[in-house]
Amino acid sequence: MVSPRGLEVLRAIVTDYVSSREPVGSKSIVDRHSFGVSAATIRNDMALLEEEELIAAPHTSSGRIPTDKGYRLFVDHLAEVKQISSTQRVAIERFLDESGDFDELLGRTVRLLSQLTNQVAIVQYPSLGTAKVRHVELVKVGPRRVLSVLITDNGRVDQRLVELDRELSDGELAQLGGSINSHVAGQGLGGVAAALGTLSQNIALELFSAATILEATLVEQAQANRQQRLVMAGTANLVRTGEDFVGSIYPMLDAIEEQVILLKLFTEMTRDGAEVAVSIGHELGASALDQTSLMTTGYASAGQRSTLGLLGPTRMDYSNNMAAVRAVARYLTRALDAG
Amino acid sequence: MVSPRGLEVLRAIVTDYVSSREPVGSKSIVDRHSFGVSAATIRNDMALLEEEELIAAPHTSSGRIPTDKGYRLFVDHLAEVKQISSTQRVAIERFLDESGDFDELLGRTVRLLSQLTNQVAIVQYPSLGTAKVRHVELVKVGPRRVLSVLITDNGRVDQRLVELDRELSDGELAQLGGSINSHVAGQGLGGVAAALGTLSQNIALELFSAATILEATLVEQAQANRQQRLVMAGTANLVRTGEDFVGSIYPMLDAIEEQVILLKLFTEMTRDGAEVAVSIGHELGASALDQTSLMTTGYASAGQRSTLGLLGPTRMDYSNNMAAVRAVARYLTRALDAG
DNA sequence: AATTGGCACTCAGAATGCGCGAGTGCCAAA
DNA sequence: TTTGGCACTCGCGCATTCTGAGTGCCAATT
Repeated sequence: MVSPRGLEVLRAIVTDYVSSREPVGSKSIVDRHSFGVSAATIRNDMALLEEEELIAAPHTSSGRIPTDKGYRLFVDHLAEVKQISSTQRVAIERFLDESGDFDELLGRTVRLLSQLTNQVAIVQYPSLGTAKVRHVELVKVGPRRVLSVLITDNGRVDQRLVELDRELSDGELAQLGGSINSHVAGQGLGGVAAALGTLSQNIALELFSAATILEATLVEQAQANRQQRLVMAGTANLVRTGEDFVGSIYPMLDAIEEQVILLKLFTEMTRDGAEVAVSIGHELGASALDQTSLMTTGYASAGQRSTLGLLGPTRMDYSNNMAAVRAVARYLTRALDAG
Repeated sequence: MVSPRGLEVLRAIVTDYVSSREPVGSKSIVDRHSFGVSAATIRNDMALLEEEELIAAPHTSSGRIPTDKGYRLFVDHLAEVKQISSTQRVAIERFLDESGDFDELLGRTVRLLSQLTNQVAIVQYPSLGTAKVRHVELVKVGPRRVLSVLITDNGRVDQRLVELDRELSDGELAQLGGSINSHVAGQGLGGVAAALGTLSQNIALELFSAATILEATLVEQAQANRQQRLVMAGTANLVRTGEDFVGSIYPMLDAIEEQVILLKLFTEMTRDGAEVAVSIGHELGASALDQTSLMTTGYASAGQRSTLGLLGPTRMDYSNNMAAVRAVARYLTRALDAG
């Protein structure tokens, strides 16, 4: 069993390794931390830790580095819960206070988080979820092209280009738009298909085919809530901070660019309450991301819960990053969600 | 003066260097290209080229590499105008044919371009420009919060959160929305401020303060057309392709992430007609991007002209990349612009 | 039983030295 | 103008050595 001092040694190893990027040995521990014991004693403790697979040696007779399991223990029991620094707080407030489009706000947020942490920051768009249709606007953008803009009552907007089979006059389009709105406004997104079912019967014959095409589009838009979207920033930070990943970092970069793995992980990660969830290294279950950790927490936008977080090397500053993630999520929620 | 054969030698140096990443010497030129002359002759030509500062030697007695000036000459006079390959064409068509939200389409486009070229791809959002207001929708997302969604007649959507000074009932909000729409619908974005000027006089007193706040927001939204937005993809490719940049690549990555430099360059670069514009190395005038080239061309979305392009090391495959940029811009225009 | 100093051993990484070969520049001859 | 010849340069890869931080183990001490 690992002694209390053993745990302190683990904490020292994690923090020192995170800041120095170099395997840490018994000597440097007694130097930098005031344990009241000798290096030999620390060595004994380290032998224990190694037996428990909490630390490992990159090569024989060199310092030790934490294993994923070691980081896990650190995060769960040893990391102190930090507050963000005042400079960080100022940065957050200044960033979010600027006015701008909703999309832009999320974009700014993700860049903010990546700058605060020097990691890859990720924000998931709120899903349309259980929202109701608020309004549908049909905008003519070409002879036979119409843009269908769907607005939900929690403020999400989905816009989509539709190609009709023939040109509609402005009057016809307005008429069609009116009919559609009267059918779908107030409907839940799931009910759009059904609500539109009766549309084609109540419509002038010459609008029939156009109505059919638009129907299909709207159903698609209403359904698109499932498919999630991510905004990312600071991919470059992974290159910077991860200067000493073993092996090539390209698989990592590819996996990130792909988004699909991240989406899966994002939705899988338990985010109970306001807590920050952390998955470390192989825990992610994605071989390309073996040497990274993912950290997520929830935020709310007009009642819809969504997720944001960051990705970085397993050797990251968990305490500070968790604080930053939590703070950004809170501020973002405050900016977006009904007080 | 540089002889015709000298120019052919330059072409050979550029293409060989681009593909091999290694300084190219007189010997390897006669090996790989069937000039009917000996290595010594090529050497004489190379001496000329070096005098003209079209090529340079990384260190004494090593092969030569093209200078920025050499690339410039190559791009202007020597690069063959390629067509994209059929596999690329298929990729483009498949990518763009999928349905999806407008934002998503741009996102897919930029990822497509980065995959086709292995460079950093950049797409500029179409500005709201000279559009007219089509519709304004006010969505209540919290007790005192309202989302103001502005739709233009060329299909751009700007959404923005507003904090009111008191809660409005659904009825009041609808009434206010109706008034606003009747005032601004059909107005050019520049005219929104003026059109709203008369609003406050025609409104119930208890809505006055809310109306004032919303007015300010709408004017801001209408004005936001100036401020441009970029979507990027494939930042990681810069790391990959630029494995041998001299010096650190971090300044480059920072400059890209900042966006501000890119925005400036994007708007500055002349994009006459359907041509692809190229700026090489120091021509960009941004020291952080000294070792990169930027390539842009225009595309159209519902009549609005905008720009897309890519950024990569000066040592890039200009012919293929120009072909890809041109092709993607065309397909995107076809997908977005009124036929 | 826990802690400590001593000691032999290991091994990665820096430093050094060496040889190879691609490439140049120049010159005299064709 | 082109060509072959030739001496010279110099970066790169490779092998070698050296050094020092760090380990593991043990016997002595508390």
